[in-house]
Amino acid sequence: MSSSSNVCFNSNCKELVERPKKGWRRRTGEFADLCDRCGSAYDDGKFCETFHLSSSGWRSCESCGKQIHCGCIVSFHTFVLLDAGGIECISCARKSFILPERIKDVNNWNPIAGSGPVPWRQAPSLFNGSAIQNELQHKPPFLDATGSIDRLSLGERPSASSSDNNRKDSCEKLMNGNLKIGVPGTLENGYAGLNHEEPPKSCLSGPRQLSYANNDLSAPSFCLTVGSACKNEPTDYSKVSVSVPQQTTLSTPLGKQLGGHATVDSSGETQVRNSKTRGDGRGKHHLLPRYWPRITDQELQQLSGDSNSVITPLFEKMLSASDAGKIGRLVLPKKCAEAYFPPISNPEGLPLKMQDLKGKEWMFQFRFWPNNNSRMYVLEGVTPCMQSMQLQAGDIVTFSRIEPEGKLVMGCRKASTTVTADQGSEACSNNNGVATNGNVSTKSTKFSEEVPANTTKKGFLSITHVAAADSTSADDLVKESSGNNRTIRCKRKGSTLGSKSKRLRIDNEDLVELKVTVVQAQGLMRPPSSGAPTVIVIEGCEFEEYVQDAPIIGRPTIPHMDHLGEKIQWVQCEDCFKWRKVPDSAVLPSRWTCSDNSWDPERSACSAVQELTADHLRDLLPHINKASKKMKASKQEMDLVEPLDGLDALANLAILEEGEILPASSQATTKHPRHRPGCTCIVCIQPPSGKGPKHQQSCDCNVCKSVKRRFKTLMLKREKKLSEKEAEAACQKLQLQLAGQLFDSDDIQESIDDAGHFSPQHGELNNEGSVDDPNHLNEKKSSASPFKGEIDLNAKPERDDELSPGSDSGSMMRILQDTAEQYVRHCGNGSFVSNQKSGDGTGETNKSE
DNA sequence: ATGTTGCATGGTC
DNA sequence: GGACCATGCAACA
Repeated sequence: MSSSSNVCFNSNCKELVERPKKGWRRRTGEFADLCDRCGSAYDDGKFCETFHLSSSGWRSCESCGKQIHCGCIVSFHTFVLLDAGGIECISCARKSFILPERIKDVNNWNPIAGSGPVPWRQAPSLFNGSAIQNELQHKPPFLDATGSIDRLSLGERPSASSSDNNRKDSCEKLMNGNLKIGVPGTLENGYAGLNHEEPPKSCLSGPRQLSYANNDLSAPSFCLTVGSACKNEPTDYSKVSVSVPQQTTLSTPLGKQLGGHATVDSSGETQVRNSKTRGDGRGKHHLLPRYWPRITDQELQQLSGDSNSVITPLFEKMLSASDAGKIGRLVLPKKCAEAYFPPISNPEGLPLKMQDLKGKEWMFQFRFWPNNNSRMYVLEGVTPCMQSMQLQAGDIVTFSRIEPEGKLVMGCRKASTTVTADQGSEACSNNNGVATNGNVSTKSTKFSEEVPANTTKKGFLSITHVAAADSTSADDLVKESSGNNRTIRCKRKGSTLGSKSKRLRIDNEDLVELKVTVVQAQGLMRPPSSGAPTVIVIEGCEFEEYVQDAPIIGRPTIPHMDHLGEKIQWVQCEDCFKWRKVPDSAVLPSRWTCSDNSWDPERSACSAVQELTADHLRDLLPHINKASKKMKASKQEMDLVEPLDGLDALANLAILEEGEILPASSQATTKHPRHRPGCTCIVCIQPPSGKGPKHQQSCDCNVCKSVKRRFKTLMLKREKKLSEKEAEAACQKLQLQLAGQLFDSDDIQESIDDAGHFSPQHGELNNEGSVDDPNHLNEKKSSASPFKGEIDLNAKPERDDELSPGSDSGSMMRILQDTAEQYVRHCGNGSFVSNQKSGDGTGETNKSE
């Protein structure tokens, strides 16, 4: 019945077959009939290698590197999906699976979380329906510990011999390893948890029957079931399995989240569960990954003690500030509450009697509030418990259930303060002594800033559903995980603690560090020989744009022109700090010393006298210092960034007004040390001192375009910031007031002309200082209109409405004026930046020229 | 004045 | 754009 025809099922073969060999299991449940050759290839595990080598879908085993055709039904049983991504061939998976050491490996294996390379698949009966099978072919193999695996379900070849035994052995080991986890259950109807009225039908029965299930290709996971309390074996399997036509795994509520399209079948357990159907959509609970339980085997052992209890991890939640606060309300994830907690129709909910592992009992009130046409579930009265367990924001509470007692167990996992972002899973292991997964550690990392240091603690509370003395059925265990996903998620969640709406917020310090890093990196960049970069100011930092060739990373040098008119570079020895002259074409390593000066043997030692005179140095060094000073300024006061970037742009504007592109010269490059003679960037093209033709407002040269474009960006950014700070109104008001004080931009031009060359670095001026300058104010008052300038920087089509002459544009012109004036006072002064940092705003010191 | 309760709000996914 | 949920907050005890 495998194949109605006598043609080899291999589409690449189509050879007539008299005695077909059984190949892989088709979606119909039948086997592919293969000719001898194809059948042999299949038996040898070389079918895909033989016929599909050019097809897509090949991946490498993360462990052994073996190539596996993952995108093919033929090979689909030969690999497993790893939680951390990637795949592992079945051989490696078997090796890594079940070994206690591996299981306890914090980083790689969390039996519950399913982070391990365990293949998993539907229960045998799952294949009773073709619809399911259709799905199965896309799933990784199922590993069943019972040994009575439906080979077909596994896609195993009929001839396979040892694999089953191996699995059986593995599962036996697993079982002996005290891993007793409940059966993932009910997930489909949404009420996987406390269904005390229902018999434990969800349990997979059979002696020591384990099933590993994974329902998502992207996030494999598995569930372990101990059948001690279950009596409906295949039947239950069937029920469970069939209930999810499109997913191999049905069991776990999490499974659905993992991407399952599971639809609940009316049969079996699902049906039973549905008898308790709630009208609030319990049938659709796709638990978010952050709620997936991450209980380790040690935790499980601790929970189950010496008994043979089955632990069914349900979900976990990181405590928010509200949860851990004095209010005593623990907000429960809606889906979790509806899935695992008893159904409640009354907002007053139900009482939950809680007791810890030592027998101490607590009473919670499980209830909900109407919220946006939905419900918000909470556990009330948790404060005493929280305090007892010393839980605080950032800690994780895990809800599990112990069978057959039917207790709900609330464990806790303290956030570790010893974790760093790089330490991830290691910290996790510290937490519990068992590997959790990276995500937890990530959380810990985040929390380390907000949560006081705590030693790793762990506690458990068991919760008994008072109103349901029956206890829940020994059903569902669900274990899911997706490492990466989880990690990211937790990071986000971590940032939510303590304050509202701060998720994803990057700490200011981090921003600074990032900036500095970029600046530092920028300092190492040198223009490629083929072209010069343009300079863009972002957030107060200069960035060089390399349009053509990539910049060269190397030691910063100062391009210059020697007395012979040849291009050279000045580079400072890292040891003696003496400056040495090297050829312009020299590309220096980031660390360069005199000994590396192969171009000038006489000065190839630190003992050699420096060729540069003090005067020369004075000309060169200030520009270098600016970078480091700017970095320090950024660190010290991020708030300066905002005005700075605007001023930078204005500086560019000033340059723009200064003159047309000028021939490159050594002088130009000295204004921007990282640039070479000939550089045509907006910095280097500026004239040294107000010389050169002036740009008209209508000028459309590249420089003007660039400046306008940048200024537009600046304005947009500035506008956004202003609005965010809710100071826009005030600013506009101020601008209006000052508009009348603005002086003619011709004055600016005049000032710039007097000022001489203008470097973008000077854009770091603090305009406030200018405002404070009495002289400056006087000058401003002399102006009549802010729009007499040569270039209307506010001519932004998309913002014409916002930046009318009377509003922000006037402000920007004022800033321009301030900047220009500041520069007039400080032009040629290498300490300009430091003046800015000082914040005195006067900017009147250190006039050296 | 303080704590509790129930709901509303708004950020995030 | 809807759902979720962390938090705020007013009403109440």
